[in-house]
Amino acid sequence: MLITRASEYAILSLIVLSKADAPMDSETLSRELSIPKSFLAKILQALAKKEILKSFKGVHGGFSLALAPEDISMLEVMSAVEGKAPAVFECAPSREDCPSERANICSIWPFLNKLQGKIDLFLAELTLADILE
Amino acid sequence: MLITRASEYAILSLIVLSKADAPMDSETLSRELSIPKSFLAKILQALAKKEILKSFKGVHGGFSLALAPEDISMLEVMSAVEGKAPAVFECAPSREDCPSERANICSIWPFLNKLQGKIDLFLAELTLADILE
DNA sequence: ACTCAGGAGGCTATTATGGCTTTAGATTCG
DNA sequence: CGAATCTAAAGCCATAATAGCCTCCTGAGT
Repeated sequence: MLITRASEYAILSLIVLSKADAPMDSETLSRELSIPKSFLAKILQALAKKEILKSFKGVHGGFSLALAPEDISMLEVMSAVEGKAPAVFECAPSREDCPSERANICSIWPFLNKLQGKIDLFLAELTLADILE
Repeated sequence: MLITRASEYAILSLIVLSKADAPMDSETLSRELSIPKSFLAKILQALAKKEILKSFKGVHGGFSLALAPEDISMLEVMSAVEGKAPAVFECAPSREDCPSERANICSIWPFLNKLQGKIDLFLAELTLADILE
């Protein structure tokens, strides 16, 4: 899978968190957004691990943005949540690495690479700030 | 789901078909691209149904592009293959239609709408020709 | 010490992916 | 013209990945 529901939830959460002035806990976010609590918790943890969110334990704990909205790109968010970049193609990162079993794909690798590049650029330049403005 | 493997296979197929001068059957495409035959067949059928591909039955049958590459946008391809637009969000198309169960999401609907619009525009302007050039 | 909220793991349900078979339309050949 | 063959079309079934649920553990605040 390429772009999953987890990405959707991550972006929704980031929008809400960007408007909060104190950390919000995952249960509150879950209620606000009607997102399954335990699934959301994992997503928030992934974002915290990549330092897109800060996490706080304890009574008034929760999550808050670790970066300014203009420094949070959709590409980073998706990569963090999905554990890898939101690749459109599972082709190798370089033409040389193209696995032999898919040798015929290699011949069209330049086109895939071009498309992937366009998508990556778009997502990298699209920040949380662009959505909020 | 948002963007699936089916989209990947669809785009791969379109690239190959754009270089063919005669219809290619799904089995050949499947072999060329190392894509599961039956799954690919369904994808090609979906593209044919949306008139992105032309299909031909019989001995020298197969699929070929129904449109010029510059008239095939990634948005159309993804919509055709996934049965719906590659929405990042499952939010309602208009703020008024926002289902009550997700009432709290409605308050951030403008932001989602903005993001969705940006993504749609990007995908609508990205054509097969852009990849091939 | 107690409570609250994040971190981490396992388990189930749902959905996407892939396999297989049958039907229908088109072409070729006898 | 009719039979055989080829390939798309369409369905059902199996498997794999994702989405979602639950429990226990850890660290911070009171």
